[in-house]
Amino acid sequence: MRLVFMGTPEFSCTALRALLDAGHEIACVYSQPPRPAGRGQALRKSPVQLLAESRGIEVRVPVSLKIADEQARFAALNVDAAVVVAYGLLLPKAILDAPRFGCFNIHASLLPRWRGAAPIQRAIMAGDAETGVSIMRMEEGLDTGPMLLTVRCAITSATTAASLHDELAAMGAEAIVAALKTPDAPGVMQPVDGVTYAKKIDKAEARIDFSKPAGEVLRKIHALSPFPGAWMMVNGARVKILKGRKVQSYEAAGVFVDGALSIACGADAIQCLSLQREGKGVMDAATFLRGFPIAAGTVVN
RNA sequence: CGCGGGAUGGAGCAGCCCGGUAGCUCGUCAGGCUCAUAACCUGAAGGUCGUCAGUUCAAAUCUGGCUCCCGCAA
Repeated sequence: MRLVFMGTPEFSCTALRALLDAGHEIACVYSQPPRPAGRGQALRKSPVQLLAESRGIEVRVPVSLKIADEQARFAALNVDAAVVVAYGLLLPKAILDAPRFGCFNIHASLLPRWRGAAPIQRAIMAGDAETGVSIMRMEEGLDTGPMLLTVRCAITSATTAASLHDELAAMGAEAIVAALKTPDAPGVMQPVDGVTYAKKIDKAEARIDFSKPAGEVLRKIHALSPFPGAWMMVNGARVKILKGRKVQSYEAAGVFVDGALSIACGADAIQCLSLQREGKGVMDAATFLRGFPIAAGTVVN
């Protein structure tokens, strides 16, 4: 089919690659415009834009799709369908109605749970036992369209946002290719029960509150790993915890109980397995301790 | 020019301010001990201290350029 692809982050790239591999014609790629980002505040193109350019595909980076001129340019592409994956712009009705078969979306949750911006992180943070991807036909509402396909996967005590992101990206890519084989399928309406919204991750919630029970602390650590990274202040340094596990403890919250990076929480404790000091790289616990020993009894500030 | 940290044997760090024999914790290899809950003992190999230039009798250490990595902020 002749398609338009709309996406921005790395998650979208997996789907774009799969569509190309499946032999679809990508008439044009839409992505968020380059913005000052990263060290030095240089303008950076989105991962999707970089990928598209490397494949010689036309890329458009409008600031908005609300203006008629932009909508006309979109319609002029005369495509069969649009695939939208974490694009980051609202699609007005004029855009949604333009492609012959409409616009399809990959969403990284089992809808209607976790509609919105950060479904991967919120599912882990909430302690969900399973999540997945949903392919839906887009409507004007936020992630409200009828579903064509859902694929499930388990969340374990070792699942991090990074691992789940990669897993769901691959599942979503496969699912969208499958769904496009029957582009005129109507899909099934989302249930009215069980709707939740995954609000954007706020940096302020990345600081670890050890007064919470170990299970909750651990879920937050894994949900924010590796970005933005749950962190604490210890011995004057900012330290991110990327991975951990729950261990038993009766010590006061915030105390290092054993010199092996186990930190007491409101109930029980978490043991750090992977962490990163400011200015340094990510290390496993034993390696980290070699260069930055933390004695038992030390308290998190 | 957004702010800041860093580049030292395979890994993680110290040393740098106050230039002058390269150190620690691990790993590796050899031997010993024998079951020690990150085993222990002895010994060994392994580094032109990121790169280029400058200052100096002498530079890991001081000065300037360059490359790469990372934290913050966006």
